[in-house]
Amino acid sequence: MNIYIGNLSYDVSSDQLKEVFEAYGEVSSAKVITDRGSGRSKGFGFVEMDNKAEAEAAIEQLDGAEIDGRPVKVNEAKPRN
DNA sequence: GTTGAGCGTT
Repeated sequence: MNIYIGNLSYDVSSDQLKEVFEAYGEVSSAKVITDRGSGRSKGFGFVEMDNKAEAEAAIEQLDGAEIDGRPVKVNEAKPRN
C-alpha cells in the first residue's frame, strides 16, 4: 500500500519518516519529496507498506499526529502519473 | 509551504 504524508516539516528526512511509520509495521520504502532545483523539502512525502492492515493502522494513527512539531496529514496516495 | 525522479539531454 502506498501512503501520502502532507504538511510535513521541512526538517523531516526520508529516514525520519520511515522511522515514524516503522512503529506501526514494516516499511518497504519511504521518501520525502525535495525540490529538484533548491534541494529543499516540498513538505510532503510517501511511504510504502506491504502489509495492508499495518498500512491502514499507520494512516489512522498518524493522520493529524505531530512530526517535528507539525500535525501531518496522512492518507492513501494517489497513483503517480 | 499538501500527491514523488532525473540535473551532462527525456
